[in-house]
Amino acid sequence: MNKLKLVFLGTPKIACNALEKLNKSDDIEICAVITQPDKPAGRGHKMAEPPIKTLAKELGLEVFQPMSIRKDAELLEKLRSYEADFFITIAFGQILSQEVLDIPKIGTINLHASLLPEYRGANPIARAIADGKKVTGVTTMLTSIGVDEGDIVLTEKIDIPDDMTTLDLAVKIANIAPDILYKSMKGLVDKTITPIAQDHSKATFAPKFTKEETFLNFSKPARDLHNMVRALSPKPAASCYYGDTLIKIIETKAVDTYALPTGCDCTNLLSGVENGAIIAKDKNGVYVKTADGILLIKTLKPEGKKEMSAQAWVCGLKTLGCFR
RNA sequence: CGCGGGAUGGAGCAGUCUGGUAGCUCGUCGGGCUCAUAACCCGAAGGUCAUAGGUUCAAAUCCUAUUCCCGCAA
Repeated sequence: MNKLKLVFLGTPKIACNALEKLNKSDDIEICAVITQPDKPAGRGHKMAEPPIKTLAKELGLEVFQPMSIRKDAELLEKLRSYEADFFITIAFGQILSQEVLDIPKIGTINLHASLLPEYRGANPIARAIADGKKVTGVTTMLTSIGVDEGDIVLTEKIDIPDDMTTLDLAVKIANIAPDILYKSMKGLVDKTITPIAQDHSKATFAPKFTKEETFLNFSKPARDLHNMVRALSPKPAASCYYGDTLIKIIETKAVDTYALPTGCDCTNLLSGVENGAIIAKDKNGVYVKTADGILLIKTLKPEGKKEMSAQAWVCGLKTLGCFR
């Protein structure tokens, strides 16, 4: 059979695995890669290129970086000339116009990191973890004008263990991505898959985190705090203050009182102590009182310092204080 | 030249403003106590204070330059 011709649109690291694997596939030809323009980034405002661009150059693929794909008439003409079967988008970062969607012969497939119609939007992975979900997944859909509103082609569920972080989940999704995209394309070509409309009444949205959300509020239950920490791990990481020092909390665990180090009198420790106070420490880290239950902080990162175990950090303290 | 923080025995910190004996919590090693221990007691080892210059009778500390690490903002 003829090779499937496709144009790949994506930007961040999570899309790289899909590009690499699809490129290796014998019956697929990637005509071009579209990604965001280089931007000044990082300390010192050095120019940085999107991870997809770096990979595409290594693979010897043609790369385009339009400021806006909708307004770049020259690029649109170029895209038409490929006569591609599919456009594939993964976290591209620009919204496509109908004019763009009309170009591929069969359609545009978007990979979204949730079980649509749940968690539409820019931040599905971290939101699922922040909400303490036990299951999420990936969805491929036929892109339409509304953001993440297209008809569903395939879905795959992913279990979220209690200690999974956003990074872990992203890696898992990146690993699934090439396979589900390939199956979706094949199914559409063979007509063995009929896309199904989403139940729009059940849609939920996953916006990016606001600055306030990244600060831990110890007046919440330990479970919620743990979910936020792993949702924000490893970047930007959950923040809080210890005295005047900003501290990033990297790794935690919600524990019960019986898990406290031996020798701790829980009743005395917990009465008359404010939320956020360090009530105990051992080799696992520091134990912090919350509104409901105890949060064990295992790894953290003070302002200006490297990531370290909470056990190491507590060595430098004169007395056990309180997080805010 | 975007803004800011940091570098001190193996780990985490104090000391720097106001120059004058290298300090704290832990770890490691040795000894003791104990039925026993991650607990407790006693003791020891381990640092050219990031690098290079300068000022000074004297620099971790003051001045200048350099390197490496990190956060924010985009």
